Amino acid sequence: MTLPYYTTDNFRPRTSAGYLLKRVYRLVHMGIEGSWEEGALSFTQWVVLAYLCSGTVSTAAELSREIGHDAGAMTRIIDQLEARGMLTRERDTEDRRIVKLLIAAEGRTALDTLTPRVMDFWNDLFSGFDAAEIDAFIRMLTALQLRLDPDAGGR
Amino acid sequence: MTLPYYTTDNFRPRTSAGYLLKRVYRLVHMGIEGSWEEGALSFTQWVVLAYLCSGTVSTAAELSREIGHDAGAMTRIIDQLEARGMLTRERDTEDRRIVKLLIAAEGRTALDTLTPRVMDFWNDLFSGFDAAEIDAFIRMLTALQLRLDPDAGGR
DNA sequence: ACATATTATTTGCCTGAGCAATCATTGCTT
DNA sequence: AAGCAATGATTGCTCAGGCAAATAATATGT
Repeated sequence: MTLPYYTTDNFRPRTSAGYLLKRVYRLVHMGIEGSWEEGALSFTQWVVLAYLCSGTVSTAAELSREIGHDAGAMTRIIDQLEARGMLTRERDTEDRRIVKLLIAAEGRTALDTLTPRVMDFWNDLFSGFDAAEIDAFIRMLTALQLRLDPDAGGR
Repeated sequence: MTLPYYTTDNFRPRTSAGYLLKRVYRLVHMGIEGSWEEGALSFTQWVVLAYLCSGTVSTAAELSREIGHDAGAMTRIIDQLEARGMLTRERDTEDRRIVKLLIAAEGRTALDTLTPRVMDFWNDLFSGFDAAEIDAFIRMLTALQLRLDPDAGGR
C-alpha cells in the first residue's frame, strides 16, 4: 500500500499530470500538423492512414476502437480520405455488414511523405534524453492506459 | 548527440508517444468528469475555477495563456461560470481593458467538493507506482512541455 | 501631441468530435 | 424457423474549441 501521491498541500494545477498531459499532447499535435504544407492531410487523417497501412486494422469499427475515436466521426474521416483518393471502400462478401478499407497508391505516397516528418518531430523532441528515460516514460503511459482501459491490452 | 529514438522499424502507431498521450488524457478527462453527478461543473470549468482559486491568475487572458486555451472559448466558459454564480467579473479601474475575475462563495463550495475527487482519481491511478516513478514521469512531461513551448517556464 | 502598435475582451463563423437513433446484417437461443 | 440480441456503418443533432475580426483601452515611438 503506497501513500497518496497528491495531497492538499502539493496538488497544484500547474504541476498536475492532467494539465501537463493535455498541454504536451496539444503542443505536439499542433507542432506536427503546423509544419505540414497547406492542403496536406490533417494529423487525424494521417493517423487513420498509418493504422490502415500498418495492417493491424482494416475496418472503420476496428479503427475507432483502436484509436479511441467516435465511430460516427470515423465515418466522416474515411469519407474525406476516400474523396481525396487515399483509400477505397469495399463491402465484405462474407459479412455484408463490414466495409473493408483499402489504402490506395495515393494514400501510400502521402504516408511516405508525412510519416518521416512525424518520426523526425518526435526524435527531435526526444533528443537529449537517453533511451532509458524515454522507455520509462512510454512504459508509464502504457501502464496508465492499461489501468484506465483494461480492454486496451487485449486487442 | 544521441541516436534517434524512433526508426522506420520500431515506429508503430500503437506504441508511439502521441497515441498514448492522447489516449491517456482522454481517458483521464472522461474518467474524472464521468464520476461527477449530473449538473456538476464540466472538467474544463473546474480547471478554470481551480486556477482562479490558486491565486496565480486573475483575468481571462492569463487563464487562456496559462491553460493554453483559446481566448474566445475562455470568454464563454467564464460566461457560464458567471451565470451559475461561481464567479463575478469586475472591470479594472487602473487598466480599463482588463476584467478581474473574482471567485464567489458558490465557486468555493463547488471546488471544495470537486477538487478532492480529482485528487482521489489521480491517487487511485498512481497507486501501485512508487513516488520516484511518478516524479520521473511528471519531470519528463514538464521537460517536454518546456521544449515545445519555451515561454511556458517564464510565466 | 499624434500615429501606430500592442493588449484584453468579446463576437461570429466553421470545423470536428461525441451521442443517440437508424438500418442492415449476422449470431444466438429456444 | 422465429425472435431477439449484438455488430458495423451511417446520419442528424449539439456543443466546444480554434480562428479571425471587431472594439476598447493602453503603450510606444517620432
